[in-house]
Amino acid sequence: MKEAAQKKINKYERILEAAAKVFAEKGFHKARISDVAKLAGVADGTVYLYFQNKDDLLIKTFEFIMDEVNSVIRNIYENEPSHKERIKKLITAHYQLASRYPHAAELITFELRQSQKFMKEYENKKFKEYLRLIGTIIKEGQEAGDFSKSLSPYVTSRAIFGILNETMLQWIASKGKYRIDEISNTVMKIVLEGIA
Amino acid sequence: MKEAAQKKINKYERILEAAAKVFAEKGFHKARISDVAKLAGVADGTVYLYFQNKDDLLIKTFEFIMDEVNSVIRNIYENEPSHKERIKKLITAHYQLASRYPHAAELITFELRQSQKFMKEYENKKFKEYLRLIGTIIKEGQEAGDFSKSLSPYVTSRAIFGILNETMLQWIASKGKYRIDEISNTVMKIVLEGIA
Amino acid sequence: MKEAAQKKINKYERILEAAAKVFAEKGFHKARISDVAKLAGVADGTVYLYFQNKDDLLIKTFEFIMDEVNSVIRNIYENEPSHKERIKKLITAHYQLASRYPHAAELITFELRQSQKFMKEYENKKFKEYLRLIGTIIKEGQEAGDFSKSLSPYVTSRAIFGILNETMLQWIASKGKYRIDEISNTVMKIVLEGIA
Amino acid sequence: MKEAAQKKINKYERILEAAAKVFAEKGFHKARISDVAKLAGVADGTVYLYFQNKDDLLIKTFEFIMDEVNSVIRNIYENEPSHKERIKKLITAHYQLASRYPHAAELITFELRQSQKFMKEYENKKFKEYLRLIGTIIKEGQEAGDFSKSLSPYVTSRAIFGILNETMLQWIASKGKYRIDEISNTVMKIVLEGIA
DNA sequence: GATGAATGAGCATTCATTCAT
DNA sequence: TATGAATGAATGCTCATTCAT
Repeated sequence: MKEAAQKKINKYERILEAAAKVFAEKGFHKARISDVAKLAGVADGTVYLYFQNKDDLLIKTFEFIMDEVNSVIRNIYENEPSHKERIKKLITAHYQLASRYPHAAELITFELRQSQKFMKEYENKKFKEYLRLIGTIIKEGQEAGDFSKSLSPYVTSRAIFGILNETMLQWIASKGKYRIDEISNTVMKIVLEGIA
Repeated sequence: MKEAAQKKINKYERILEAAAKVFAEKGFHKARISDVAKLAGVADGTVYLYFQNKDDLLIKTFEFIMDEVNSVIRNIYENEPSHKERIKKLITAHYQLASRYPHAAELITFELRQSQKFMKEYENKKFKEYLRLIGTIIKEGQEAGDFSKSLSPYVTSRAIFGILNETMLQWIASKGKYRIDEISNTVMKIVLEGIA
Repeated sequence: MKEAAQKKINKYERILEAAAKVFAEKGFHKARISDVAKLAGVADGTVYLYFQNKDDLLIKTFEFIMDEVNSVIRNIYENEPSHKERIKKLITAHYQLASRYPHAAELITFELRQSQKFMKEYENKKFKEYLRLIGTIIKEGQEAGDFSKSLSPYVTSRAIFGILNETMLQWIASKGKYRIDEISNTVMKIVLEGIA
Repeated sequence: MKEAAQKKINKYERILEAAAKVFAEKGFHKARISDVAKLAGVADGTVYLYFQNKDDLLIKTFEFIMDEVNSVIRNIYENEPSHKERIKKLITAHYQLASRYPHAAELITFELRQSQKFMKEYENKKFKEYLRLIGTIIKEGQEAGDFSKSLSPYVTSRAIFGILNETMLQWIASKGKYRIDEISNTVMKIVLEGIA
């Protein structure tokens, strides 16, 4: 990364990344806008040139991260024809993303729910899209006879998210006690057998 | 029980139950002590005669709920010899508890993580006990040859919690769109096949 | 005034009086709630136990003052049968009130309009009542043949307020350069001749 | 005039006129420099090339308007020898100016006082000149025996301003309920009889 | 001169907690 | 024990002003 060049441009993204980190570390409520601004290297007021308010900053941070995640999943869906391989790659991709962007992972893990609670009006489109993508993979697998037809695709996609999210959290919290491939291995077996 | 003693216990539990409800409805940060006090039918100051502060009230509310949950699980473990049946009953019990005490379920689902974040020093003993109980069931099942030996029991117990938690949330949020037995069915299949 | 006794009771009125003074001295916008609180000898938060917000505090301060003024005028109206004397006493009473409660006078003079501007929804009932009272005095004087029938009572009552308000301001701003009876004299002549 | 010079003058006056309008509509404190700039069709920063700061902009706007008013009054004074006619024309001119430049009228009516409050150091020369002009008309009328000698000219000029200002406000606020000639008529009678 | 992105000081309001009764 | 009035720390957001271009 070219620090100097970054300074001027991409203030929007710099704030987003700072927000992801601060929100992940302190939690949304304890995080102060001034913390985010300081980490992003801008003035407090500057945050409000790019985001409407603190809630909006949280939402945009989510959507920024979820866009990444969804794009990865869509990519798997479009390039991998095997239904079982799709699931395998999906799981692998999750842990890869989590280890590359731990703050983002932590943010989704920790703050996603909380935010839905106090922003009743916010319809989490990106998360719905995420579930829809996985649901499609499940459905096509069922139609092809690779996955059990007795499973509700919507419940299954939610269950898969639950497993991934919880074990990702376990890994983040453990700080090295659990190796990521031990987790990944167990999860992959459970999911693949579970939906077979 | 003497009247005076009864009264105190009642007040303690009344506050706990009020707290569970208010925290679940508003989220911990948005919930005000005065809301809890009003619902419990006591003065604001009275809450501080039974709990050190707001954090302590949240912790005690968790532990109150988790004690119930752990006691149910321990009961299953002690009275059900079949390993697979233990898992089935465990899952059933979860959804039963959730539908009987939706506030408690919502509280655990929504606030558990958040609280861990701002109470770094708080070691969530009751949750650890929960995971240990499930871990034991898994381990014994593996030793008996009923569950796959290639799974990490700790990761598996966490994965099971993730599935149950996430689908419970799905059910709570859907408010009737998903029937609990549709969810329960799919989850039971995934878990049983997944760990087999 | 018994300071000690006052301390406990009448927190509401103490805040009102502090507000009148601070608003008069600094203007509504520059006045800080903490200034009012400090002058009233209470904590910032205490202001919010008695008033909804800063706007409400301003409104209540106005109404408190206007109630006094209207009560004085109503008293004159009810006890003085002579139409000309009513006007004389009205004018005298105004300057007396102004010299006794200069902060209140200044507040009405300075802030009354401004507040109407930014609180579009606030219908200034007390000021309307004030104008109605004077309008009634004018109308009855016209019917009795003491005041010119060619004058619009509503415009006249407004004109009288304009004269009193402006000259009161002149006196407050002059800080002694103009004697109050010089002002009072001139005003009384203009008004009495003007409406005769 | 050369184009360049023209442009600058235009920009200066365009900002002044925008300021008069915005200040009148929103009040000084609620008006934002960016509102004024946008209405004037210039950048925010450009305002600061012509005016020192927001206070200065308000002052210059006042003085711009008061210069107009004073020039009209001076014209009446210089061209009309009859003392009574001077007063009549003065009153007529006021309402004419108010109906032609409602924003300016509203600005003077609403904001004049407020501004004096927070700009303690600002000596309102143009307003003093206004009062001096009317005072001169009164004094000469008194010397000629047309107006009562027992009136203080300074108080009287202030009283006249008070009447005009307040009734102008009444008219502006009523938005058509009162016709301007009903107001003008009543005011003219009160003033002429009042000072006779 | 002209721009407008960036700055950062300033303040109303909330609510956990205390303590006199 | 119980009360609830009083406290005061803590922070999101606005907008006048600056200055690099």
